[in-house]
Amino acid sequence: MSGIVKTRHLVLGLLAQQPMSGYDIKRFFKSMSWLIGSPSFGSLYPALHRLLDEGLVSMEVIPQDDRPPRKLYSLTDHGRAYLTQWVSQPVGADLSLKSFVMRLALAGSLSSDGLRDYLARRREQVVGDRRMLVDTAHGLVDGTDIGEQLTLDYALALADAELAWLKRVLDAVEPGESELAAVAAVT
Amino acid sequence: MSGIVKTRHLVLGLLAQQPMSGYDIKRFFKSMSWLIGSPSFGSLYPALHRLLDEGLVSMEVIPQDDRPPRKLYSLTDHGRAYLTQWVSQPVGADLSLKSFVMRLALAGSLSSDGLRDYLARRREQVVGDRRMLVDTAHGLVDGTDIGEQLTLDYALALADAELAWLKRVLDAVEPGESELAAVAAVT
DNA sequence: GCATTCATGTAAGATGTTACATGATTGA
DNA sequence: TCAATCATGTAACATCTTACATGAATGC
Repeated sequence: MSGIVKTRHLVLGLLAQQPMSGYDIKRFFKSMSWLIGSPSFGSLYPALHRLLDEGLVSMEVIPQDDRPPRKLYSLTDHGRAYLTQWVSQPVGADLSLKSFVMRLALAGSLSSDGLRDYLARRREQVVGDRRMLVDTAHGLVDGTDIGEQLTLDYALALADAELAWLKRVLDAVEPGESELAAVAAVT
Repeated sequence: MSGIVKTRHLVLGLLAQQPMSGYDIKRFFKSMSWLIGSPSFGSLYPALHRLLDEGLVSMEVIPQDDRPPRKLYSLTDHGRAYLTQWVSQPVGADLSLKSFVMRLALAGSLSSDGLRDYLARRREQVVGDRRMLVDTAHGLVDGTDIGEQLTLDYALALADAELAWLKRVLDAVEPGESELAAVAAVT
């Protein structure tokens, strides 16, 4: 009832950055679909309707000449309060890649300490599970299934890449309250 | 109705390698939970019951002295046929990391060509979405949200790592019908 | 001419989580 | 003594997918 990220929270996080339509939100998810998958319209639109009912977002219809009218959703004050309160509360123990990324996208609503804790927790998780993977790999005999081998190998490769990334970002964030701008080596 | 991997298929894939209990299956998922998440017992046990009803698996109760008795599930001939038929049919267009890994674990039931196609398709997906990520990153102005920056950076890092892995494995698989054993550099 | 993009939505059905229950054993 | 591991399960509830519907514009 605390750490698990549902779609609604990420939707709120996106709207916290700028007003968007359901279609815009879907586009964002699509760009991330290979990583975390993308919810269908059949779950996205009802989710927005519910957020409207709960007063966490407001909606404005924008007519367009060529195209169908858009429904632009914005975060209300209530929604903003809800989001900051939610994002600042502790994260559950098990943190899958998907929930990690979804909450990472909400880092803007997080304190410097909060972000550092969050990344450190994810690192612990990956380090622990990486160890388990290596143990499993050592236990493998010759005749082991090719699928199992490939999966282990893939998981190890991604784990290493993620640990390298976490180290890089944590090093950039660690030095006191200094700028996070060092991360901006995105391009 | 074709490419999407549901839990049941991966369960069948695990049982294809060796008979397991529900608890064993959960243990496997747990070891992969940071990557693809893990289903709860509340969905795992009912799934096994349903597979039993459908005749795709058989069950044997193994009493134990210390611990509660285990229910060992094995793939039936019917189940094996179902699995090979399912795994050999074409993969849908959108392939998230989770569904990719789940199907990768089933590579043992796949032909050499099938595996190559599968990896190549995933590569296309990642290449395409990586390009989208770079485009998005270029469009970012200075004041962009830290969450968005971090997420993009993270996604790029993982995409690169995955592409490197795919290249390595595809190079090992490509040379005609030669051995896949080259992948066994797992340890 | 046909598929795709834009843009929204509903309803049925599948699937999932959460929270409970049981109960012995082992390690801190 | 308390928490965790082993090992199974059910019931209520939440959520998500699939498949449908609408309809105009743009690119091949």
